[in-house]
Amino acid sequence: MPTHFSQPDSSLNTFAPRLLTWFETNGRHDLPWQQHQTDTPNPYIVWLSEVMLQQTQVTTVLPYFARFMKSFPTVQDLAAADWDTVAEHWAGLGYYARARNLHKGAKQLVDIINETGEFPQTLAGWEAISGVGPSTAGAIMAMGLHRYGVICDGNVKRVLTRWAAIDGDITKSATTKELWALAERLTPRESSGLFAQAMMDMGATLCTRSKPACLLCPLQDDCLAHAQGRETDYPVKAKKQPKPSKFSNALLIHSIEGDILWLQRPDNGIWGGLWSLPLQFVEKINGNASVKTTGKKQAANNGKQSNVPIDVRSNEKVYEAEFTTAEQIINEWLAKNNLVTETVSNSLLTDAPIKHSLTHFHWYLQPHSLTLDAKQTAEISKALQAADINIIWLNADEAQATLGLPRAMIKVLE
DNA sequence: ATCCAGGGGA
DNA sequence: TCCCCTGGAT
Repeated sequence: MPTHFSQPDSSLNTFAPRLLTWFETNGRHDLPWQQHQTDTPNPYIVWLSEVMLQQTQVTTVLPYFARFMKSFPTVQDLAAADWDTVAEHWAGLGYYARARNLHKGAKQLVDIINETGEFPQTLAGWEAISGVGPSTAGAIMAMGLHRYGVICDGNVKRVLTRWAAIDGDITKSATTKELWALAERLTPRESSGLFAQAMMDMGATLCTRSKPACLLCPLQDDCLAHAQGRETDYPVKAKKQPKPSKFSNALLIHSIEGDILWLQRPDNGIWGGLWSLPLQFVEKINGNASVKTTGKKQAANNGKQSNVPIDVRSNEKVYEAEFTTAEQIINEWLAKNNLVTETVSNSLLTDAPIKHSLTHFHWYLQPHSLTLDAKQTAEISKALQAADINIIWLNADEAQATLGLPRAMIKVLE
Protein backbone atom coordinates (compact mmCIF):
# COMPACT_ATOMS: atom_id res chain seq x y z
CA MET A 1 0.00 0.00 0.00
CA PRO A 2 1.39 3.39 -0.94
CA THR A 3 2.08 5.45 2.12
CA HIS A 4 1.04 9.05 2.12
CA PHE A 5 2.45 11.59 4.52
CA SER A 6 0.89 14.94 5.28
CA GLN A 7 4.31 16.62 5.19
CA PRO A 8 6.13 17.38 1.91
CA ASP A 9 9.40 15.65 1.03
CA SER A 10 11.37 18.80 1.79
CA SER A 11 10.18 18.68 5.40
CA LEU A 12 10.54 14.91 5.69
CA ASN A 13 14.11 15.08 4.44
CA THR A 14 15.31 17.84 6.74
CA PHE A 15 13.63 16.49 9.86
CA ALA A 16 16.56 14.33 10.99
CA PRO A 17 19.36 16.85 10.35
CA ARG A 18 17.48 19.55 12.24
CA LEU A 19 16.76 17.22 15.13
CA LEU A 20 20.35 15.96 15.33
CA THR A 21 21.78 19.46 15.32
CA TRP A 22 19.45 20.37 18.16
CA PHE A 23 20.46 17.22 20.04
CA GLU A 24 24.16 17.98 19.86
CA THR A 25 23.88 21.05 22.04
CA ASN A 26 20.53 20.58 23.78
CA GLY A 27 20.10 16.85 24.23
CA ARG A 28 20.96 14.70 27.22
CA HIS A 29 24.41 13.17 26.99
CA ASP A 30 25.06 12.11 30.59
CA LEU A 31 22.48 9.43 31.30
CA PRO A 32 24.31 6.44 32.79
CA TRP A 33 23.01 3.95 30.23
CA GLN A 34 23.84 5.96 27.12
CA GLN A 35 26.22 4.31 24.69
CA HIS A 36 26.41 6.90 21.93
CA GLN A 37 29.82 8.21 22.96
CA THR A 38 31.57 4.85 22.83
CA ASP A 39 32.55 2.65 19.90
CA THR A 40 31.92 -0.49 21.91
CA PRO A 41 28.30 -0.23 23.04
CA ASN A 42 27.03 -2.63 25.67
CA PRO A 43 23.65 -4.04 24.64
CA TYR A 44 23.00 -5.41 28.14
CA ILE A 45 22.99 -1.90 29.55
CA VAL A 46 20.65 -0.60 26.87
CA TRP A 47 18.30 -3.57 27.18
CA LEU A 48 18.10 -3.23 30.97
CA SER A 49 17.52 0.52 30.90
CA GLU A 50 14.99 0.36 28.06
CA VAL A 51 12.89 -2.21 29.90
CA MET A 52 12.91 0.03 32.97
CA LEU A 53 12.16 3.14 30.92
CA GLN A 54 9.21 1.46 29.20
CA GLN A 55 7.06 2.39 32.12
CA THR A 56 8.89 4.92 34.19
CA GLN A 57 10.45 8.35 33.94
CA VAL A 58 14.18 8.86 33.86
CA THR A 59 14.49 10.33 37.36
CA THR A 60 12.67 7.39 38.90
CA VAL A 61 14.69 4.85 36.96
CA LEU A 62 18.11 6.28 37.86
CA PRO A 63 18.48 4.77 41.37
CA TYR A 64 16.93 1.45 40.31
CA PHE A 65 19.27 1.21 37.34
CA ALA A 66 22.30 1.93 39.53
CA ARG A 67 21.30 -0.77 41.99
CA PHE A 68 20.66 -3.33 39.25
CA MET A 69 24.03 -2.62 37.65
CA LYS A 70 25.77 -2.93 40.99
CA SER A 71 24.13 -6.25 41.85
CA PHE A 72 23.97 -7.63 38.31
CA PRO A 73 26.81 -6.08 36.30
CA THR A 74 26.38 -8.56 33.47
CA VAL A 75 23.50 -10.45 31.91
CA GLN A 76 25.01 -13.63 33.32
CA ASP A 77 24.73 -12.24 36.84
CA LEU A 78 21.10 -11.35 36.28
CA ALA A 79 20.28 -14.73 34.77
CA ALA A 80 21.91 -16.53 37.70
CA ALA A 81 20.08 -14.51 40.36
CA ASP A 82 17.12 -15.84 42.35
CA TRP A 83 13.73 -14.48 41.40
CA ASP A 84 13.25 -13.14 44.93
CA THR A 85 16.43 -11.08 44.61
CA VAL A 86 15.33 -9.65 41.29
CA ALA A 87 11.87 -8.90 42.68
CA GLU A 88 13.35 -7.13 45.67
CA HIS A 89 15.45 -4.95 43.32
CA TRP A 90 12.42 -4.13 41.17
CA ALA A 91 9.93 -3.58 44.01
CA GLY A 92 8.32 -0.16 43.75
CA LEU A 93 8.81 0.27 40.01
CA GLY A 94 5.43 -1.29 39.19
CA TYR A 95 4.36 -3.51 36.29
CA TYR A 96 5.94 -6.53 37.88
CA ALA A 97 5.36 -8.76 34.87
CA ARG A 98 8.21 -6.83 33.33
CA ALA A 99 10.57 -7.84 36.09
CA ARG A 100 9.60 -11.46 35.46
CA ASN A 101 10.14 -10.98 31.73
CA LEU A 102 13.47 -9.30 32.41
CA HIS A 103 14.64 -12.25 34.48
CA LYS A 104 13.37 -14.72 31.91
CA GLY A 105 14.91 -12.62 29.12
CA ALA A 106 18.29 -12.69 30.86
CA LYS A 107 18.22 -16.49 30.81
CA GLN A 108 17.23 -16.48 27.14
CA LEU A 109 20.07 -14.09 26.32
CA VAL A 110 22.63 -16.19 28.18
CA ASP A 111 21.52 -19.25 26.22
CA ILE A 112 21.93 -17.35 22.96
CA ILE A 113 25.35 -16.03 23.98
CA ASN A 114 26.51 -19.51 24.94
CA GLU A 115 25.37 -20.75 21.57
CA THR A 116 26.48 -17.97 19.24
CA GLY A 117 29.07 -16.12 21.27
CA GLU A 118 27.21 -12.82 21.17
CA PHE A 119 24.00 -10.94 21.91
CA PRO A 120 21.29 -11.12 19.25
CA GLN A 121 22.22 -8.90 16.30
CA THR A 122 18.87 -8.59 14.53
CA LEU A 123 15.54 -6.96 15.24
CA ALA A 124 13.77 -10.31 15.14
CA GLY A 125 16.38 -11.77 17.46
CA TRP A 126 15.64 -9.15 20.08
CA GLU A 127 11.87 -9.29 19.66
CA ALA A 128 12.10 -12.97 20.54
CA ILE A 129 13.32 -12.02 24.03
CA SER A 130 10.60 -11.89 26.67
CA GLY A 131 9.53 -8.34 27.45
CA VAL A 132 11.06 -6.90 24.28
CA GLY A 133 8.55 -5.59 21.76
CA PRO A 134 9.04 -3.68 18.51
CA SER A 135 10.00 -0.36 20.04
CA THR A 136 12.39 -1.72 22.67
CA ALA A 137 13.97 -3.96 20.04
CA GLY A 138 14.48 -0.95 17.77
CA ALA A 139 16.04 1.01 20.62
CA ILE A 140 18.47 -1.80 21.40
CA MET A 141 19.43 -2.22 17.76
CA ALA A 142 20.07 1.50 17.35
CA MET A 143 21.59 2.43 20.71
CA GLY A 144 22.85 -0.86 22.10
CA LEU A 145 24.44 -2.23 18.94
CA HIS A 146 24.90 0.91 16.80
CA ARG A 147 23.01 -0.80 14.02
CA TYR A 148 19.91 0.44 12.26
CA GLY A 149 16.84 0.61 14.46
CA VAL A 150 13.58 2.56 14.64
CA ILE A 151 11.68 3.45 17.78
CA CYS A 152 8.05 4.51 18.04
CA ASP A 153 7.32 4.91 21.73
CA GLY A 154 5.06 7.39 23.50
CA ASN A 155 7.49 10.29 23.11
CA VAL A 156 7.89 9.70 19.40
CA LYS A 157 4.15 9.40 18.92
CA ARG A 158 3.55 12.71 20.65
CA VAL A 159 6.17 14.50 18.54
CA LEU A 160 5.00 12.98 15.27
CA THR A 161 1.25 13.39 15.77
CA ARG A 162 1.90 17.08 16.39
CA TRP A 163 4.41 17.67 13.65
CA ALA A 164 2.28 15.93 11.02
CA ALA A 165 -1.12 16.73 12.60
CA ILE A 166 -2.11 13.09 12.71
CA ASP A 167 -5.54 13.07 14.30
CA GLY A 168 -6.31 9.37 14.37
CA ASP A 169 -6.82 7.75 17.76
CA ILE A 170 -3.35 6.50 18.71
CA THR A 171 -4.82 3.50 20.51
CA LYS A 172 -6.10 2.20 17.15
CA SER A 173 -3.93 -0.11 15.14
CA ALA A 174 -4.35 1.89 11.93
CA THR A 175 -2.87 4.95 13.59
CA THR A 176 -0.08 2.90 15.11
CA LYS A 177 0.79 1.66 11.63
CA GLU A 178 0.77 5.16 10.22
CA LEU A 179 3.07 6.40 12.98
CA TRP A 180 5.51 3.55 12.52
CA ALA A 181 5.64 4.25 8.79
CA LEU A 182 6.39 7.90 9.45
CA ALA A 183 9.03 7.06 12.06
CA GLU A 184 10.72 4.76 9.56
CA ARG A 185 10.58 7.39 6.84
CA LEU A 186 12.25 9.93 9.15
CA THR A 187 14.92 7.74 10.76
CA PRO A 188 18.30 8.13 9.01
CA ARG A 189 20.08 4.91 8.03
CA GLU A 190 23.25 6.25 9.61
CA SER A 191 23.08 7.43 13.22
CA SER A 192 19.69 5.93 13.98
CA GLY A 193 20.86 5.62 17.58
CA LEU A 194 21.46 9.34 17.93
CA PHE A 195 18.14 9.95 16.21
CA ALA A 196 16.33 7.68 18.67
CA GLN A 197 17.94 9.38 21.64
CA ALA A 198 17.19 12.80 20.18
CA MET A 199 13.52 11.93 19.66
CA MET A 200 13.21 10.75 23.24
CA ASP A 201 14.88 13.91 24.51
CA MET A 202 12.60 16.07 22.37
CA GLY A 203 9.53 14.36 23.76
CA ALA A 204 10.77 14.48 27.34
CA THR A 205 12.10 18.04 27.47
CA LEU A 206 10.52 20.11 24.68
CA CYS A 207 7.48 18.49 23.12
CA THR A 208 5.92 17.70 26.48
CA ARG A 209 2.31 16.69 27.03
CA SER A 210 1.28 20.08 28.35
CA LYS A 211 3.03 23.40 27.81
CA PRO A 212 5.39 22.33 25.03
CA ALA A 213 8.35 24.68 24.51
CA CYS A 214 7.68 25.36 20.83
CA LEU A 215 9.88 28.44 20.73
CA LEU A 216 12.94 26.27 21.34
CA CYS A 217 11.88 23.53 18.96
CA PRO A 218 13.94 22.78 15.84
CA LEU A 219 10.75 21.57 14.14
CA GLN A 220 8.49 24.52 14.81
CA ASP A 221 8.77 26.00 11.30
CA ASP A 222 6.81 23.17 9.70
CA CYS A 223 5.00 21.70 12.70
CA LEU A 224 1.38 21.48 11.56
CA ALA A 225 -0.08 21.46 15.06
CA HIS A 226 1.96 24.51 16.03
CA ALA A 227 0.81 26.36 12.92
CA GLN A 228 -2.77 25.99 14.14
CA GLY A 229 -1.92 26.61 17.79
CA ARG A 230 -3.29 23.17 18.55
CA GLU A 231 -0.23 21.44 19.99
CA THR A 232 -1.99 20.04 23.02
CA ASP A 233 -4.83 18.58 20.95
CA TYR A 234 -2.34 15.87 20.01
CA PRO A 235 -2.01 12.98 20.38
CA VAL A 236 -5.67 12.05 20.08
CA LYS A 237 -6.69 9.29 22.41
CA ALA A 238 -10.06 7.70 23.08
CA LYS A 239 -11.83 8.79 26.25
CA LYS A 240 -11.28 6.48 29.13
CA GLN A 241 -14.23 4.96 30.86
CA PRO A 242 -14.80 5.40 34.58
CA LYS A 243 -12.97 2.96 36.77
CA PRO A 244 -14.71 0.51 39.08
CA SER A 245 -13.79 0.55 42.74
CA LYS A 246 -12.70 -2.47 44.70
CA PHE A 247 -12.55 -2.95 48.45
CA SER A 248 -10.36 -5.30 50.43
CA ASN A 249 -9.22 -5.91 53.96
CA ALA A 250 -5.45 -6.19 54.30
CA LEU A 251 -4.93 -8.77 57.03
CA LEU A 252 -2.08 -8.23 59.44
CA ILE A 253 -2.00 -11.69 60.96
CA HIS A 254 0.46 -11.60 63.85
CA SER A 255 2.12 -14.46 65.64
CA ILE A 256 2.83 -14.33 69.36
CA GLU A 257 6.41 -13.42 68.49
CA GLY A 258 5.21 -10.31 66.67
CA ASP A 259 5.84 -11.55 63.16
CA ILE A 260 3.35 -10.99 60.33
CA LEU A 261 2.20 -13.52 57.76
CA TRP A 262 3.26 -12.75 54.16
CA LEU A 263 2.18 -14.55 50.99
CA GLN A 264 3.91 -14.66 47.65
CA ARG A 265 1.36 -13.83 44.98
CA PRO A 266 0.83 -15.99 41.91
CA ASP A 267 2.63 -14.94 38.72
CA ASN A 268 -0.50 -13.84 36.95
CA GLY A 269 -2.63 -10.95 38.08
CA ILE A 270 -1.74 -8.01 40.20
CA TRP A 271 1.68 -7.85 41.89
CA GLY A 272 2.58 -11.16 40.27
CA GLY A 273 5.47 -12.84 42.04
CA LEU A 274 5.72 -10.20 44.75
CA TRP A 275 4.93 -10.58 48.43
CA SER A 276 1.78 -9.24 49.99
CA LEU A 277 -0.37 -9.36 53.09
CA PRO A 278 -3.36 -11.67 52.71
CA LEU A 279 -6.12 -9.62 51.12
CA GLN A 280 -9.74 -10.24 51.92
CA PHE A 281 -11.89 -9.20 48.99
CA VAL A 282 -14.98 -7.33 50.16
CA GLU A 283 -16.79 -5.91 47.18
CA LYS A 284 -16.55 -4.19 43.85
CA ILE A 285 -18.68 -1.31 42.67
CA ASN A 286 -19.03 -0.55 39.01
CA GLY A 287 -19.06 2.94 37.71
CA ASN A 288 -17.64 6.14 38.93
CA ALA A 289 -15.24 6.74 41.72
CA SER A 290 -17.12 9.64 43.20
CA VAL A 291 -19.49 7.21 44.85
CA LYS A 292 -20.07 8.21 48.44
CA THR A 293 -21.97 6.65 51.28
CA THR A 294 -23.57 8.46 54.14
CA GLY A 295 -21.78 8.40 57.43
CA LYS A 296 -19.47 10.44 59.51
CA LYS A 297 -16.00 11.12 58.47
CA GLN A 298 -12.95 11.77 60.53
CA ALA A 299 -12.12 15.44 61.05
CA ALA A 300 -12.99 17.14 57.83
CA ASN A 301 -10.04 18.81 56.17
CA ASN A 302 -11.42 22.12 55.12
CA GLY A 303 -14.98 22.40 56.26
CA LYS A 304 -16.32 20.40 53.36
CA GLN A 305 -19.59 18.72 54.03
CA SER A 306 -19.07 15.25 55.43
CA ASN A 307 -22.45 13.65 54.78
CA VAL A 308 -23.05 12.86 51.16
CA PRO A 309 -26.07 11.01 49.85
CA ILE A 310 -25.65 7.66 48.20
CA ASP A 311 -25.10 8.00 44.49
CA VAL A 312 -27.89 6.08 42.83
CA ARG A 313 -25.73 5.03 39.91
CA SER A 314 -23.60 3.01 42.27
CA ASN A 315 -26.39 0.68 43.22
CA GLU A 316 -25.48 -2.10 40.87
CA LYS A 317 -22.87 -3.80 42.93
CA VAL A 318 -20.97 -6.65 41.48
CA TYR A 319 -19.88 -9.24 43.95
CA GLU A 320 -17.17 -11.43 42.65
CA ALA A 321 -14.99 -14.04 44.15
CA GLU A 322 -11.61 -12.43 43.74
CA PHE A 323 -9.37 -14.51 45.91
CA THR A 324 -6.14 -16.28 45.32
CA THR A 325 -5.96 -19.87 46.48
CA ALA A 326 -3.98 -18.74 49.50
CA GLU A 327 -6.59 -16.18 50.46
CA GLN A 328 -9.38 -18.75 50.18
CA ILE A 329 -7.52 -21.05 52.51
CA ILE A 330 -7.02 -18.24 55.00
CA ASN A 331 -10.64 -17.12 54.82
CA GLU A 332 -11.95 -20.61 55.38
CA TRP A 333 -9.53 -21.18 58.20
CA LEU A 334 -10.51 -17.90 59.88
CA ALA A 335 -14.19 -18.77 59.59
CA LYS A 336 -13.66 -22.22 61.02
CA ASN A 337 -11.83 -20.75 63.98
CA ASN A 338 -14.35 -17.98 64.59
CA LEU A 339 -11.73 -15.35 63.91
CA VAL A 340 -13.75 -13.71 61.18
CA THR A 341 -13.60 -9.98 61.36
CA GLU A 342 -16.88 -8.15 61.52
CA THR A 343 -18.40 -7.50 58.15
CA VAL A 344 -17.02 -4.35 56.73
CA SER A 345 -19.41 -1.46 57.07
CA ASN A 346 -20.82 0.26 54.06
CA SER A 347 -18.84 3.32 55.01
CA LEU A 348 -15.70 1.56 53.88
CA LEU A 349 -15.34 3.87 50.93
CA THR A 350 -15.02 6.97 53.08
CA ASP A 351 -13.23 5.26 55.93
CA ALA A 352 -10.69 3.10 54.12
CA PRO A 353 -7.38 4.71 54.93
CA ILE A 354 -5.53 3.54 51.86
CA LYS A 355 -6.50 4.28 48.31
CA HIS A 356 -4.48 2.80 45.52
CA SER A 357 -5.39 3.63 41.94
CA LEU A 358 -4.51 1.26 39.16
CA THR A 359 -5.13 1.37 35.44
CA HIS A 360 -8.56 -0.15 35.57
CA PHE A 361 -9.85 0.25 39.08
CA HIS A 362 -9.46 2.08 42.37
CA TRP A 363 -8.53 -0.07 45.28
CA TYR A 364 -9.50 0.82 48.83
CA LEU A 365 -7.59 -1.08 51.48
CA GLN A 366 -8.53 -1.44 55.12
CA PRO A 367 -5.76 -2.82 57.37
CA HIS A 368 -7.05 -5.29 59.92
CA SER A 369 -4.97 -6.86 62.68
CA LEU A 370 -5.41 -10.10 64.54
CA THR A 371 -3.07 -12.17 66.67
CA LEU A 372 -2.86 -15.95 66.68
CA ASP A 373 -1.61 -18.19 69.44
CA ALA A 374 1.26 -20.57 68.80
CA LYS A 375 -0.96 -23.48 67.91
CA GLN A 376 -3.00 -21.44 65.45
CA THR A 377 0.14 -20.04 63.86
CA ALA A 378 1.44 -23.53 63.24
CA GLU A 379 -1.92 -24.68 61.94
CA ILE A 380 -2.41 -21.97 59.35
CA SER A 381 1.20 -22.23 58.20
CA LYS A 382 0.73 -25.93 57.69
CA ALA A 383 -2.49 -25.46 55.76
CA LEU A 384 -0.86 -22.97 53.38
CA GLN A 385 2.30 -24.96 52.88
CA ALA A 386 0.24 -28.06 52.15
CA ALA A 387 -1.18 -26.14 49.18
CA ASP A 388 2.31 -25.18 47.94
CA ILE A 389 1.86 -21.53 48.87
CA ASN A 390 5.06 -19.62 49.59
CA ILE A 391 4.66 -18.00 52.98
CA ILE A 392 6.95 -16.25 55.41
CA TRP A 393 6.57 -14.78 58.89
CA LEU A 394 8.47 -11.50 59.24
CA ASN A 395 7.95 -8.31 61.18
CA ALA A 396 7.25 -5.14 59.25
CA ASP A 397 10.84 -3.90 59.17
CA GLU A 398 12.30 -7.21 58.04
CA ALA A 399 9.65 -7.54 55.36
CA GLN A 400 10.37 -4.11 53.93
CA ALA A 401 14.10 -4.77 53.98
CA THR A 402 14.14 -8.21 52.43
CA LEU A 403 10.96 -8.87 50.44
CA GLY A 404 9.81 -7.46 47.14
CA LEU A 405 6.79 -5.52 48.38
CA PRO A 406 4.49 -3.43 46.20
CA ARG A 407 3.99 0.21 47.16
CA ALA A 408 0.50 -0.41 48.51
CA MET A 409 1.91 -2.78 51.13
CA ILE A 410 4.38 -0.14 52.25
CA LYS A 411 1.42 2.19 52.66
CA VAL A 412 -0.40 -0.39 54.78
CA LEU A 413 2.64 -0.85 57.03
CA GLU A 414 2.88 2.86 57.54
C1' DA B 1 -8.27 15.45 44.99
C1' DT B 2 -8.17 13.48 40.03
C1' DC B 3 -6.03 12.56 35.68
C1' DC B 4 -2.64 10.82 32.97
C1' DA B 5 1.52 8.38 30.73
C1' DG B 6 3.74 4.26 29.35
C1' DG B 7 5.13 -0.95 26.07
C1' DG B 8 4.27 -5.64 25.97
C1' DG B 9 1.79 -10.00 26.71
C1' DA B 10 -2.24 -12.85 26.93
C1' DT C 1 -8.68 -5.40 23.46
C1' DC C 2 -7.76 -5.59 28.14
C1' DC C 3 -4.63 -5.85 31.92
C1' DC C 4 -0.65 -4.43 34.42
C1' DC C 5 1.41 -0.11 38.74
C1' DT C 6 3.38 4.14 40.21
C1' DG C 7 4.65 8.95 40.29
C1' DG C 8 4.13 13.33 38.42
C1' DA C 9 1.15 17.01 36.49
C1' DT C 10 -2.74 19.73 37.09
